Amino acid sequence: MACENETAVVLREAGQKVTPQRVHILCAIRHSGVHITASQLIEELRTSHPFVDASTVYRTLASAADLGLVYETDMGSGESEFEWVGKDRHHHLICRTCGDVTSLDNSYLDGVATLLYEEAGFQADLGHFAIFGVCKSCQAKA
Amino acid sequence: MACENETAVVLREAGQKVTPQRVHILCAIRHSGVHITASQLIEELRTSHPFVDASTVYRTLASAADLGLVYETDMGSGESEFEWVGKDRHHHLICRTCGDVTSLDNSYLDGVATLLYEEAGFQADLGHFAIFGVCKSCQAKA
DNA sequence: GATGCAGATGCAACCACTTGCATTTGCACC
DNA sequence: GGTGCAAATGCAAGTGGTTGCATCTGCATC
Repeated sequence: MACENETAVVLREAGQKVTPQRVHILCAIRHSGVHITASQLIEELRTSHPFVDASTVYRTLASAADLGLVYETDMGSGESEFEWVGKDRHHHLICRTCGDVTSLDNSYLDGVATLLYEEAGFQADLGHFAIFGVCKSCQAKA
Repeated sequence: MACENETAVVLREAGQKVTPQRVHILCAIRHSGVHITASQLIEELRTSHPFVDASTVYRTLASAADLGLVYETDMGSGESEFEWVGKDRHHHLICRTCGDVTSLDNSYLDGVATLLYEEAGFQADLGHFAIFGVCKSCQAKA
């Protein structure tokens, strides 16, 4: 699979050892649509690669998040969701009422990041953000 | 203690039963500086009111957060931190390198909330926000 | 191809938190 | 001051995630 070779290259460039477990875990994230929770990932790996331990999955996800290969977002459900870092940086609007998640272009928060850097010297990591609130249709219902 | 009477009134107005456990838990949050983790709270209650169960603490915190009496913030350490909702709405800048937490005035994100409402119809709940990044002094060290 | 070693893995124990359920209790109503 | 009931509590068992440690393995070097 081309994806696996590609993932191996990404890992090696990041200074990580290329193990079958890591390649499988990262490929699973890349192939699994936009978001995936850690437990969904473990469930999926259980069928395709039953020899991968849960702790390995969590450790791999944590190191991949540190390296900027994946985003880790707390969606408010208590479970973190993971997403492969693509070209497009974006944010999420999460409705507290219906749980719906919509994507949001990066431009909204660029100004905030600049302001924070200028005024507080704080280099904000606004690459991927979860904003909670109430969506349009739920407001209409209320 | 005046605080306890006041807390009882807040609870009753919110439609909650006023139990000694709830009053103790909420008073402990009010008295314990800015942030407190659930486990610190349980530890503190263990000495002052040893009859309060951990599950009661978590349930009380969850319902208080729902009612808007306290803020619950994931500080990235895996443990949620709780804070009594005062007059001043503010945000937190959390340094990924040294773990330092600084407060940030609400004004920075007001514009974003307005923009989101006008363009996406999304009523963002930006009352209390955790922004991750790298602080000034850690940038200087790097 | 053999060797050494840092880093990765698997296992099991552990911690933070949640949930189901029987019991208790605040409080509204009489 | 009783009584009834919904809501809160305590207990215990369960779940999701983390950590310590012994073992294993990718990979650089010879």
